[in-house]
Amino acid sequence: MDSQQFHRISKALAEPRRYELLSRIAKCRELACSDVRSELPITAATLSHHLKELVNAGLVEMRREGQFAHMKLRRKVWRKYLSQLGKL
Amino acid sequence: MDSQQFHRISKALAEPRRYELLSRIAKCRELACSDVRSELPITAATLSHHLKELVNAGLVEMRREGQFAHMKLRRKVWRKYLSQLGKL
DNA sequence: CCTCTACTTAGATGATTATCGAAATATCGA
DNA sequence: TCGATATTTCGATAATCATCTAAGTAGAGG
Repeated sequence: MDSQQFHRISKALAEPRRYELLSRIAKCRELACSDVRSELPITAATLSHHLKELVNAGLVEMRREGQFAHMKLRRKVWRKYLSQLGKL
Repeated sequence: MDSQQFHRISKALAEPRRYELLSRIAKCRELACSDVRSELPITAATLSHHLKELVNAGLVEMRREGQFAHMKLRRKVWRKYLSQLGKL
């Protein structure tokens, strides 16, 4: 993992709402945006913004199915991040 | 570790310079501010600011010895943070 | 005391960013 | 095609924050 991705991930985790989002994604195999919106008080625009950050960081991948966007944690990347942090 | 401390630590890590600082602290048993300043292009004020964040997060402890401030990683806290992250 | 060095605090500034409402885009079902 | 639902993009706003300079505090050594 290069240092740019490492820092992007760190930034992505630093926002509590974004971390909460990631945490929900991690708990399922896949999660749809609309499900998140029905469970959290967040506008679609804000959710979309945070999601983009997670995807840009390489932590999450998206799959479009019809109207829906399904989000999924990239566990391999997550493990790499943890292992990098562990080297501190 | 409560969620407030968890988020403070995440925020502290999200700044590349602060992470670099933490990384240098981690590599020694103890590190003095003045040593950091002689190795990095950073003003005393900025260093002091970042250091405060690390201390507030509970990641670093300081010991004053005469004019010098020595910084030290709190490894127990660090391990707890890693273990919390690992639960994602 | 005085001054030098180490660090902190205050205040200002500029950059980043979280958030929203509104408009745009896309897909689905009638 | 029309309308409803899902998500994204745009533009604006407000909050956060990294950074600096300058001024403040404190210890060490003359």
